[in-house]
Amino acid sequence: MDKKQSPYKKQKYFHNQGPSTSKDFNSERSNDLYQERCNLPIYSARAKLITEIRKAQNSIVIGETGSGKTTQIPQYLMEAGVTKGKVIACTQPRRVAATTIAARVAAEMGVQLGDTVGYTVRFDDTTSSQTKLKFMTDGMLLREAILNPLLSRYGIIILDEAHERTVHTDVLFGIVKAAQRQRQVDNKNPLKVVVMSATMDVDHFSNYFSKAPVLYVQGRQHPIQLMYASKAQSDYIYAALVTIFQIHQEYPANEDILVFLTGQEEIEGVSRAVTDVAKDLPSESPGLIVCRLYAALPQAIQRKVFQTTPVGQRKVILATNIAETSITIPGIKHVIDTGRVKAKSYVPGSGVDMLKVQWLSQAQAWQRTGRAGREDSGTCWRLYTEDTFGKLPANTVPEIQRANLANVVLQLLALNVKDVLNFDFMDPPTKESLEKAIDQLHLLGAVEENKEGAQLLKLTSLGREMVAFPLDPRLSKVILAAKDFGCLEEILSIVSLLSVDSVIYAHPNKREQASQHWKKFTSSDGDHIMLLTIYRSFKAVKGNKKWCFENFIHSRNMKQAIEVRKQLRELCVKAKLPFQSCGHDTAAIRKCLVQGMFMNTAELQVDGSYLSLDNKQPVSIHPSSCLFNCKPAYALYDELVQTSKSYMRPGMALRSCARLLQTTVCEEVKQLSCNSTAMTVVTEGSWGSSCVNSNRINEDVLGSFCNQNKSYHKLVYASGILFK
DNA sequence: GAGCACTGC
Repeated sequence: MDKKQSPYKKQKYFHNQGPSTSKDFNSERSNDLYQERCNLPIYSARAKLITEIRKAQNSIVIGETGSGKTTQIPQYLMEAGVTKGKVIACTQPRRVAATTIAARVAAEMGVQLGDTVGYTVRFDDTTSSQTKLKFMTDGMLLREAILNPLLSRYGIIILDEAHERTVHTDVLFGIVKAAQRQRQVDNKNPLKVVVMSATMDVDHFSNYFSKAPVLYVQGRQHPIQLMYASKAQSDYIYAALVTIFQIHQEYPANEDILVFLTGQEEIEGVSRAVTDVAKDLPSESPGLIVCRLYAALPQAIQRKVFQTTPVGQRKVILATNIAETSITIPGIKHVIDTGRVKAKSYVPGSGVDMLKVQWLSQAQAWQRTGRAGREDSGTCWRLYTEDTFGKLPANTVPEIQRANLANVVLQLLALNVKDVLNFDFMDPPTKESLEKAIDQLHLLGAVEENKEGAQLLKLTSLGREMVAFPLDPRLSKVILAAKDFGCLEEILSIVSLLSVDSVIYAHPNKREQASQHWKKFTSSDGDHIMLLTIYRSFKAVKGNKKWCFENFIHSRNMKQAIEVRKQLRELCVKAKLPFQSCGHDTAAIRKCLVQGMFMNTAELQVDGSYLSLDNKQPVSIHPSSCLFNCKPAYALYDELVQTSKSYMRPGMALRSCARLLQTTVCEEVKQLSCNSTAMTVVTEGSWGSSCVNSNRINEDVLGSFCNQNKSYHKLVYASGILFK
């Protein structure tokens, strides 16, 4: 491509970056480590930071990722004895960050990991009674708060990477503030809060934490050249391809390229295109090595991005936003930013999760840009105009404003927050989305009115039992219901598989072949039973990797499910639930699943389509479901995902089964002024299977509704969706 | 009739 035709405008800016922390620090001697610590730019600010944090109850620390703030500030505070022997907690949104930072800090301090310094993440806890500095995932601290809302063992809580605004961090904001206040009231030892962030939107954080002082940490600077498209690109994938080859022809071969794309299919497509075009390049041009990077990809293939490129060749990495924060690739000189991201949004009205390609935020664009200057100067190519960039939202909408909040509300109630609607959120979710969550918990029988005041809530005994499980409340309910159906072993397997990423996996061009293999697992009862069959087969071959490979079963996700199951099983032991197996009696399993998922059901219509039972919206069976070619009269699903249609995934066929209805409930139903055929059936008390068929009522669903709490509210809900 | 960004407990 001729340089004069280059569609880019140039700009230059400086990106704050600290030294690389990707070296193998375990092999370094502590002397060198000490020297390295002293060379960090943050070192000169050490005394000032300690003084300021000591003075203030809350502080905000602003500094780029890699400035050294995450590893150094916790150490400074500990060395200075700011907490007087109390534990310092430092939270991270991701497990890898918590574990690697803890290892780094332990090495710098010359202590054994798990001694003075340790980490706590799910499935892995290295802390001991000696631990004074604890790195942990934000979710773990939240779990701990449920057991002890005052977080009494901690003297300082550092909430790191706060700009990422995970649901956990956002809830913790309010929880630590409340703990701080309560400790003051009780005249207990004070709690200090340090919020660390890379954002420049400091006022928002500072105001929320009662005008907390803001401390800036200087990083090291690597210049990054910023290029904007001079005019809007109609096809960002084509634009990305052109840019890859423009760089390939104009820049030295040792400069690797990182391209941000939106998803698996796109990455596979671009990967093929780059390989094809590269074949037609002149023979003297350097070779191109294409690496793909997305979460579903087996780890062995993911690791290819870390292999050193042979001299005279160039590496092109095609990645999703996994490369924005989760995986740091050394040696990137060029970043190509398509400006797009695939993101989930939740519509509380319909309960549908939407997964769609959308524009990113400015903050996200800067995050991508920064990936070009981690070790040296670099270039970022934005495939959109400067004008477009200016119109993008400054920040990504916090996750708490686009997620289903049922679990958040359950946890808040467990934390003794009675007025959930007026909880002190930094950026409150909509009232509608909170009410939808409360409604769902009501239907599950997890919450009830609190007699202390209007709109105040409290957990029922069932709700309190549900809190113990690290699951969506619907799934916790299913586990607790299993004791009534004698199928806890089977339910644990199914729920574990439902709470990890899909365990069936195939490369897009091997799907035909894969679905042939998957046929042996399918069941006319649907995907939940299919999952159980997969679990049993996996156990029968003892998790053999070759078997997984041959059957297109994702062994990493499968292993994770096994770990989840182990954890859930331990929690069931604590809850004294009876471990029973129902063998091959799928009816017990189906009835049990309905106990928690009854609000996610759809009914077959005369024209062959499906309508959801709760708000009558059109839904379809997902093409990946083993029920795709079946037409069960009723279907139950875990979630609705909107792409070209609202799809139910995964699906389960419901059949009418033994009667669950109780006479007492019938009496209450009788009192409702619902004038319909179905109501007549109920009042006559005739629940034969012929009635069920003729009135198109499914006893699985109805029984569950009526077995819930017998409150009027619920019966109205039930009648609204079931009686026609 | 056709499809799954990324975390976390």
